[in-house]
Amino acid sequence: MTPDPAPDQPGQPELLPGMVRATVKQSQAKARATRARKASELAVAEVDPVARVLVDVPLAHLDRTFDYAVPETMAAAALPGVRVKVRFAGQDVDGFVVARTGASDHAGSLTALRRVVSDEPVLAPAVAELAAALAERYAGVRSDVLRLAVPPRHATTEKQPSDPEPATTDWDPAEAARSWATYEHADAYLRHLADGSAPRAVWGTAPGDDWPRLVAHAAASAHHGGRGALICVPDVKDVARLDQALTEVLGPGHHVALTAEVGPGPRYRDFLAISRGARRIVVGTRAAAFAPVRDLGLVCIWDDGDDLHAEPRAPYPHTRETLLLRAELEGAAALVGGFARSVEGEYLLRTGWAHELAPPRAALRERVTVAVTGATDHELARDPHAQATRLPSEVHQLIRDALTRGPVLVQTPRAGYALALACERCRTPAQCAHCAGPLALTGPTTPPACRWCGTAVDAWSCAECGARGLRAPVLGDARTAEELGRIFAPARVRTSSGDRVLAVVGDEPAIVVATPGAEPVAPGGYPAVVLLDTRLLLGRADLRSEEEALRRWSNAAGLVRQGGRVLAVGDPAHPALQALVRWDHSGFAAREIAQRQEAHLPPASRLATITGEAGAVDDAVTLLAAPPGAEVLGPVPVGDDEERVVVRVPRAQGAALSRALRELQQVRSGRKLDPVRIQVDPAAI
DNA sequence: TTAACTGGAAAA
DNA sequence: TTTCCAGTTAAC
Repeated sequence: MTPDPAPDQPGQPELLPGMVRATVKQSQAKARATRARKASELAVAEVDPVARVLVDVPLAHLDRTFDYAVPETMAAAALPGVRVKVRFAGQDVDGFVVARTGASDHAGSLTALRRVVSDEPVLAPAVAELAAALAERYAGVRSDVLRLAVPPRHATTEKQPSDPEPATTDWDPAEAARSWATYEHADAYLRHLADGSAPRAVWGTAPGDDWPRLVAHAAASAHHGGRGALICVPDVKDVARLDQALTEVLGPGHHVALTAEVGPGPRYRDFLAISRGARRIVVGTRAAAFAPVRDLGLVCIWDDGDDLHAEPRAPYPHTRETLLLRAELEGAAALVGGFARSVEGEYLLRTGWAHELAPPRAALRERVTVAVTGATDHELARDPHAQATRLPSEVHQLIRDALTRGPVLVQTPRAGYALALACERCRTPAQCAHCAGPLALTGPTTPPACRWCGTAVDAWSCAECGARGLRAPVLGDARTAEELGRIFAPARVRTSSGDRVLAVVGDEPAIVVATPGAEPVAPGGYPAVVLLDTRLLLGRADLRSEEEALRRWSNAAGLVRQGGRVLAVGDPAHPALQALVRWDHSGFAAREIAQRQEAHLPPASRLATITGEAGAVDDAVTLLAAPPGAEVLGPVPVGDDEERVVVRVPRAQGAALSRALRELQQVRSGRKLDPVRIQVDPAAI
């Protein structure tokens, strides 16, 4: 049907160019009207004619669903989870259908969906729910979370069917029980995984354990009970280990290993295999935490203290939070494993959210011996000339002896950490008297200042020993490999660090020098592990430096073979090294928690940062309806003409703070005020 | 992107 | 007071 010609416009200019312009405008308007009429005349779906759509816009105040009319032609395809194109404020934007309903509560008339991009339901309801919960928790928007969760479409790949999962596995429950035999309540835990319940455990892994195999058995138990499993590990090296372990335990074709940078096609293929239910066990790095595993029965995170688990893109979710939230939302079991223990992990036990899986003391003592050698910091302070040798004679003996039996791992810290200031005499990290933040040098001429609240330090004195001098810890030389090669010639020396990381070394004798995090695995385990320069790892400018140091030592120590020895060179009196020797990660984390409670630091408090242009940050703070008991620290200048404030509240107010920050973002985005970046629980400040 | 709305200025 | 226009706002 053609509409009647538009009637004369009143007050139209009589000039010719004007008329031409008007005619063009009229015909454009006519075309638009025709299109609109066609759209509105298209029959609307008979059942559930309304689609709730989550549009892909990054604005906080538009982070809700919008209703669209479903044309009859799209009625079958526009199901929850599919990608659609919709007209939104005059623009074509992408979106996901999250629900179909019979009626809308929108007062005006509904625009029709423009297009169903494909009928593949890529946004699982559980993931949509997860996105909402994470946006709430991290004061962000769902569209940001969904960008992390749903990979871009790859049409060619979508046309291929996914390979079906083999009907049977090679899994042997008896072998699973044997692998986990060291852990007291593991049999019950595995049984619950298989019977469909949701046991939660924080697992203190014994050194020398082949942890990927144990994790694979846990995943297999859930799989055996008809459920899926999702395992997140810090890096690709660990993904490869689990990939192999899962293949060994279950046989091929039951799992997917998601590795970063495989290209859009393979990435989408793996995603679809999971989303379609053709693979039910998933292992990967942090991006895998969003994998739409069907009937999720188990989430597992390995080494949750590793900062690779912190997502660097908005809203900056942490893999541990994402996975544990999923466990709650989807009724799945949880397994938080590692040689070390994060304070957050310990908190899960303290609050009763999870139970502990740990080897009995006696079993640990049988397995490995851990020792420390070196002068105490106290002795060094009294007599600075009594330089502790980097390689005391105990180390020489241990290496010489162990080289007769296999490879020796030598961990040596890497240069280039941001260094915090410490007491000149007793080396206690220097804290701000005002907020307990770390002190650091901000420039070559400026006095030391707090990295959190910006307070400059004029008259500092050490809380431990009263000394007034500050020092930046000095880095040792990086010639460890040559040095050891000379001493232990003709032993082979291999190095693994930086961009030349070895994944594995053979079981033949060799000295393997590695920086923290780059330690290769020896298939039979190392008969000896040596940790050098432990003082340097303790001097990082980080609130978590001790926890982090212990984690790095423990990950190296974990590679020891059963019956092997671990020797650290450092101050035997240092609590972190004492925890290593006693393999008491729970006790250390508990002590850290107590200290941080006193200083109002996480996890006893919840921190958030607001970063942006100075003016914007200032009025964001004014606008913020922070919960009672909130402290605002700063602002401190960061980077080029930006500043940052830290807001902290007692842990019980954490959810209230998140809510207030999210509302702040909604108000600011609604009023088009200058944006500020908000990070809840930032990985580092 | 764009229709609908706003407020201010010019015309009456 | 009415009309017009430019700039702003919400967004189904």
